Amino acid sequence: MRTNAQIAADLATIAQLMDLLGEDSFRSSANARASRSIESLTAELSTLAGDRAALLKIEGVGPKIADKIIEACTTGRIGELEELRAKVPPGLLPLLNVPGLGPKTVRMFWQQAGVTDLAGLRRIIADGSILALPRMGAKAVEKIKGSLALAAEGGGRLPLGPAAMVARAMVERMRRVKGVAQAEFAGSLRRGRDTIGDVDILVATDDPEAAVRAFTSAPGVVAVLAAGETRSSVRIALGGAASPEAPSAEERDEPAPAAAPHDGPSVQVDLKVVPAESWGAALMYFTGSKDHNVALRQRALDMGYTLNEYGLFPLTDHEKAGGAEPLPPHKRGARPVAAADETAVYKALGLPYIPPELRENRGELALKTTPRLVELDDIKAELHAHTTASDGVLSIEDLARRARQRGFHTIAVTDHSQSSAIANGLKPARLREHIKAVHAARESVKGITILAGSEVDIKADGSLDYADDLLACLDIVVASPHASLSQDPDTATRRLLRAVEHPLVHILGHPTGRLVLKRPGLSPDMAALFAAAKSHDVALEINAHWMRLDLRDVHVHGAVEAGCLLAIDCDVHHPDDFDNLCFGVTTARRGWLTPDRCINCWPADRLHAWLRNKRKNLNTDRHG
DNA sequence: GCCGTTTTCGGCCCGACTGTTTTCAGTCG
Repeated sequence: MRTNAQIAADLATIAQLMDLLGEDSFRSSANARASRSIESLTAELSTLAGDRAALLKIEGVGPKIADKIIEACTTGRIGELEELRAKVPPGLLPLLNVPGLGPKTVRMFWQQAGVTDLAGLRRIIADGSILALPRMGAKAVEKIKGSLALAAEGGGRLPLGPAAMVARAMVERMRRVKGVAQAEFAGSLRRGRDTIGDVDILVATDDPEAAVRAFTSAPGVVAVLAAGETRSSVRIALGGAASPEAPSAEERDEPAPAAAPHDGPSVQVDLKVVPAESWGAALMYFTGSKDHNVALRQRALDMGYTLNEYGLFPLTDHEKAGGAEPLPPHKRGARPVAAADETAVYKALGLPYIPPELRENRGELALKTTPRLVELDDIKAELHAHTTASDGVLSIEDLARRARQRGFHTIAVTDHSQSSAIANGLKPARLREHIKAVHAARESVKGITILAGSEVDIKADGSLDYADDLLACLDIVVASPHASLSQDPDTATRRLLRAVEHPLVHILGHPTGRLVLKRPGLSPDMAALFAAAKSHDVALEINAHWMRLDLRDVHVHGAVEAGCLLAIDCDVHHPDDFDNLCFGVTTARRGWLTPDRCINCWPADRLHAWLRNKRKNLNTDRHG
């Protein structure tokens, strides 16, 4: 059996190999598009493989690709992929990940210089023979050398949290530049993806030069990659990154820091400068995603318009007849139908405002009204938090006060259970004492409900880490997997189902145990898990820490479609962890979660009644 | 290789920037 992620990767590789072989680019991009479509699919392909009609309903999947999916699910391999692999040196594919190198250039290196891997590329750079190749001048080679150094230090994608830090600092900085009317971050960061390739900053100004100058001289900039009138790119060091208060090189009257020595990790930040009247169209354009934008532009064409980052423009009669204008509309003085704000552009396209998190071409263009998704201010309870009793840094009282400051009506104290020795998990006797301490804290901290709970380990076989009589003493039970996170899917499914079916469990905590970019975690049968969670009235957690974001967006969407309840929790260990809530909310929104299905949004009485209700059912069962 | 309120065949989104070029190809988002 192959997972969705594996099949998506297979199709993406097919597309890359086709590119390297110089095959029809439309066939290649069809494979790439199907790959992206499958990545964001909520249903498991392995369960659809017997239903060809269902596969054909997937966006971008036609007869040929459906057959490849069926082949992958039934045999575990795709013949076409293996045939393509046989034609291309395996070491060539990583060259495509070097920034600035695309399929045409890599193919040229291969065909004309015999380069078959990264070492080969380094070799022709070292001996200078690269300079004899087409379009390879001194500057181009210097750029490639820089990109190779970057690739060596692992300049890949970045988790959402650190990327957001860099972006917020840069937005603050740009807002203080003279002439700047508006500044926001856009791109995948605004859509709230769990990882970020680069940070996109959009600025509206009547003084583009000043904006670009402030941008390229910002603190933390270690390289200027491009500096045009409307677009610029830099790399910014992570860690000591762009604090808006720090003086820039320009302000310090020092030389530009382009040559500043820097070896640590960095992130690419792109600046786009537009006039204020184009703000909305530009924000839409640079928020993406690619597939959302392509669909929007196609929709515009169908309606007799053309859409670009400067606005939505009517097609000329010449264009409607299939001709092309010599200049794009904004350069020949055409008046846009809509441009200044996003809502107006969507409206002119016959659409409601689409929240950024939904702009993935996952069905949002069929919406008739803007859905009321979960918002940060809707969250009124934190149901997963640790104290000094296990591995947190706050006392019960401090935790409760911090939660009350945030405007929450409820905080759950859920320290680790005994198996989590490394996290100072509580033995049963300590938990009984801890429950008493929670009860005592209720007397000293008023104005918030403090629940006595536990984050109880789900052991490898699905059993829980405390006996039922102890769990029954708790107000709330969050059951989470912490160890044995490399189990095969079938074992993991049985394990998590057993936990969900346990009558004393309220919330399934970070269900897969994944760590963003670090650990894939469990791959259970999500459809089975959602069905069980719904029928046993267990909420599935969206762990808000940017290193977890577990459940992830597409799984949240699947859970929402299955009718499940969800919890958004910060897994608080440190007071700053409350600030991660925004990432959990954004992930929830990407899964189309509405407040009525998120237990943290419920009023206190409804939430508390729901928590008690599970205990009531238990008593009925026992006496019945 | 997919897709259809102009198309079941013939299309396939749009613009900026760079470097190596005398008018454009390649890459990126």
